[in-house]
Amino acid sequence: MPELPEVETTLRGIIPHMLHKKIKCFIIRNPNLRWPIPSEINLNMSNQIISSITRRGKYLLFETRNGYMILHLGMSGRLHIVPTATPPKPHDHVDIILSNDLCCRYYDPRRFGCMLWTDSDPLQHKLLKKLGPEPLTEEFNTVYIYQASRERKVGIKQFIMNSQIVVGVGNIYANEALFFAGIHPSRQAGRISYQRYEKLVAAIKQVLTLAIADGGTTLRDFFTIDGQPGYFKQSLAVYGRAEEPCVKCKRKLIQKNINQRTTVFCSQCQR
DNA sequence: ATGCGGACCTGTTAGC
DNA sequence: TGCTAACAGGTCCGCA
Repeated sequence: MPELPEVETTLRGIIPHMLHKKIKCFIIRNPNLRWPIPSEINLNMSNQIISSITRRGKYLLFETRNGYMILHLGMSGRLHIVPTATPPKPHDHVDIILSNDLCCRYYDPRRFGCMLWTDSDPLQHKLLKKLGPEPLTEEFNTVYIYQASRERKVGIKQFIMNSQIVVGVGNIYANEALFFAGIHPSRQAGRISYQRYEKLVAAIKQVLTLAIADGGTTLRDFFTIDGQPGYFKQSLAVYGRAEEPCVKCKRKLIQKNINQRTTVFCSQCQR
């Protein structure tokens, strides 16, 4: 499942096929995603041109004259562009049929994703309204996160994975960024100095930028829009490397479940 | 307001 | 080899 780089890679992959194209209709084989897919999507977006496709955090926003579809890939969601006649496979829950004989096919075995409809500004939608800044903008900077972290007792890993603080930092890249910043994942967010947040902000931006450039991480089942795997996995320093030597100090990396998420770190390099 | 744990699902992998 | 349990990239929600 996609973290921000995978969602960004998906966005870039679908734009050439979908932007300014007309939607014929939706074929919904299974509406039971995280929330039921509302019938308004089909009613309002069929026969409409997609006038923009953008990303906010891990949400993809499809604009038509009548309103917006809000799409989240959850843990296991993927979009593929295929010829309309392609027979669906299991877990191919939705087809967005385009007028160019292609369709955008939504596949999601775990069905943690969602597909929603709004007729007004999607950024004001309940799910998007409280999102923090985009990590790759100037808005996400040391002053901001340092101030936001004061008095906060949660561990830093949970803190940077909180989308109200900053969007797009999922489990893999949280592990990676903390390693490069030399910060222990359990350290209380409110007890980290400004100087160390400088390093962390730079690490988050760098890790995400490199991952996007490499087309996202391939773990079990992420593929880019054309079915090609991403190439970032080979660059991971800690995630998936438990018991292997730290790339800096050669000590064995430690894996621990923190806040119900797999956490890998170096007890020597991260304090 | 903050923090925590449970919930939503199925496929893959690890362990016996 | 086969069965079962643990685990997986997310994040919302209700409760303390």
